Amino acid sequence: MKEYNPKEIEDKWQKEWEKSGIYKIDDNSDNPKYYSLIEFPYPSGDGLHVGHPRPYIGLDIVSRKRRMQGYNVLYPIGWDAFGLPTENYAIKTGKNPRKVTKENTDTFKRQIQSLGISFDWSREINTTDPKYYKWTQWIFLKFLEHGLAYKAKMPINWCPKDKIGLANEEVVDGKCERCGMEVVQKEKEQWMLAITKYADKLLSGLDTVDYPERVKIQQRNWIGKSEGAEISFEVDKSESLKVFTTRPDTIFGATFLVVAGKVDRFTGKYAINPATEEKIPVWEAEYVLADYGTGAIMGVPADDERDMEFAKKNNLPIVTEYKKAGFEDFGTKVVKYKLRDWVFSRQRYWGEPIPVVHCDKCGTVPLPESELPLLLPEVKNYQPTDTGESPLATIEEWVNTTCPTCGGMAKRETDTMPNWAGSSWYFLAYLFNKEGFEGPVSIENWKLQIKNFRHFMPVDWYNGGMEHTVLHLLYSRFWNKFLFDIGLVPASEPYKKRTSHGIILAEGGEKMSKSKGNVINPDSIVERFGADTLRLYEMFMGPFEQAIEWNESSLIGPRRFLERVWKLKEKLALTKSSDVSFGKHDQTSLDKVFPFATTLLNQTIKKVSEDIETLGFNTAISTLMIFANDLDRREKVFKEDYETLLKLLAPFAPHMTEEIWSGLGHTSSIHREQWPEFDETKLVSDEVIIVVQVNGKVRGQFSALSSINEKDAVGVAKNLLEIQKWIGDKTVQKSVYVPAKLVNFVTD
RNA sequence: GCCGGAGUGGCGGAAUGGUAGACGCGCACGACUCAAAAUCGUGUUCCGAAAGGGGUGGAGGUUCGAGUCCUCUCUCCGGCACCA
Repeated sequence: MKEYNPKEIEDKWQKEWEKSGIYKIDDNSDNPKYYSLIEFPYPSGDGLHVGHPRPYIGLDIVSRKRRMQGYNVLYPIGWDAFGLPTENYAIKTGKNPRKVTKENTDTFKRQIQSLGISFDWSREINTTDPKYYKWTQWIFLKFLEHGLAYKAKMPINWCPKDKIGLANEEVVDGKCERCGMEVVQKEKEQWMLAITKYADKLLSGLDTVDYPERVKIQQRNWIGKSEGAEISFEVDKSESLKVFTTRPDTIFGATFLVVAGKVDRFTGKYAINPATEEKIPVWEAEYVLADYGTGAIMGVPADDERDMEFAKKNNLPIVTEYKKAGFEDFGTKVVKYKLRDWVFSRQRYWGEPIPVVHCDKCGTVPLPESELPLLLPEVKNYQPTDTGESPLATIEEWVNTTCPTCGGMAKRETDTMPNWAGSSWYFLAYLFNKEGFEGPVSIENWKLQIKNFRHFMPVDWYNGGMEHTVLHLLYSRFWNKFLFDIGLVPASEPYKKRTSHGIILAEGGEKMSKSKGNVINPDSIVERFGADTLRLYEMFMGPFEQAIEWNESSLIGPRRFLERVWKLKEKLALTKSSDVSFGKHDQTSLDKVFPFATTLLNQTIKKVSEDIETLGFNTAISTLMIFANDLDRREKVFKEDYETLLKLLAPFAPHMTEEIWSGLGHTSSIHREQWPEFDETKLVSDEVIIVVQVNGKVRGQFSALSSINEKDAVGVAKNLLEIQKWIGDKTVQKSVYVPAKLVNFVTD
């Protein structure tokens, strides 16, 4: 018989699947939809490492199971391709980032495709494609139109040596990531998105979605809502100083006020405490933050550790027992958030150009829809300019333009969008039909897509990294909620369910990185073991949500398992309905001949089905191993049992199961078979082992019918020799019976 | 400091309050082989020759029975961090 040769099988079926298009979504299907989503990758120059596919494989298993359950499944992928590493590489080498991106995505695509993940490649998107980013620009214009995009002077991170503005990600411990120079703050006009206007909606929406609790907590903390009161303190009878406090009830204990370092107008003056009507001093200190609340607080040393410390240090009065005030006795109820508006511009080349012009006469003017996409022009030098402006600022023929409103001279905005922009709506981009996506940017065209949105949104299951909890996940919820409010998407929350995968660490527990030289490339694993083994190993190595070390020597286990399933073909002899050796048996009587086998089959179907839903891929696989081992121990294997094993294994090892399936004479794909169902009545076998304890310690066991009643079970247990020995001449005070499982005798 | 999560064999890890260590790796022995690899079989928590006893970071508690529930505590990982 033919040996298991993964390379041959995998190549063959990947081509076959592509040809038949079995993973494509069916736009005309009446079946219920299922939208599975993974965070689309950033195609870095380092290529794929074994950590990348973990989430893809996880949701691939879910998606494949859903197809077998009859769902019309959309499982798409694309490229989040704008970003700094590509730009830095372009600066260093002078290579065109567009070209670099193309090379990188080609590599990533080849690598991902070699793993047999059931992505619908016909829906592939790329955020750097003008056909894509024209819509990103259009959504920005919508924000502008609704007053949620605005310009403000903001400090940016500035490296005085490299003379460039740095993204937050490029600042490590307050120093420039490249040269190690101390980063300074420089004031610059920035585009902002008013995410704070959505703080309450982003918060309350969390109650309606199925996210891990820790994700919800992190988002809540990040939004940082606190309810308190603003209280005005009269200063010099002419002016008043407003403070924010969550404890207005402690105002009788306020013995001083503190303003943030930069708000020094009141420093050294006195204010009147409206509760005590006493004069209290106004101090200035760094522990009060200028950009939170009102930038001023009332000092209540008895109630706040920091106030206490400050009071002691500066010999300020401390009042310990004071009267409690009502919440609004002296102030007004207000709500404050830690969340800040989103700094939305970058002084960088490799991003979406912000589609506005600056006209001396008309001010900031948005480009009309008809001028989208505003293409990113070719430049010779990708290095940011001396003034900290984007390299786009040096291209005069691009910068100088005419105002769309008055036709006069105008200059283009030269800042670009952050790389969070394209990923804030990509789950919608997958739903566009091709004509719409490539067609004109207009509200009419978008509205033609809404029926697709209505059909597929929200995303049913979204898996991604914990590191994106307060960035991408929050940003994309914000964009979706905005689009929902202006009637352009049907669901207020984009993702119904969110899960997170743990990262795969290098052997030794460090993160995999090119600089450490510890990256494992999946190509070499696929070459040596096959994609099915890699898939199985990544799911089997440990709990999906937990970070875990790569361990090369453990790969052989899943491979052996696949070999074993492969060889089981040889034992295939009978179908349960055949009358060759058992005469005219129906299935029921065969179940009587093989009661344990029937129980195990049903338990396996149940456990694997349930584990896939709860990310318990590791235990699902061990259950399949137990079942396969059991079949292997039998003289003959029934076709029904074997085919059930293959179907349950198909989402995990799609190539090998497809090969065996077709070898068994089936002409259609196993991945379109119906997912096995279990018989609730056959989960417990008729015969069971009952454990007997004396005082909680296991001392014996016996086998019995599972229907045995308490009286009989206790009776049998008590008469066991080893139990007699342990009870001896002690009195049994009490016996505990757990049906069909355990008897425990309690003695004096 | 605050908020999450986790501590179980040589290793990765299983266990609706009911036989702790499933499944896999590794290791040992055996079969096959001239031999090796592969494969198959048996064994593998610790102490002990055995009988038996101990054992899920530590200390208590609840319970007939605790890895699981409660109290205290130690360590590690992740997030936020002077947010009034």
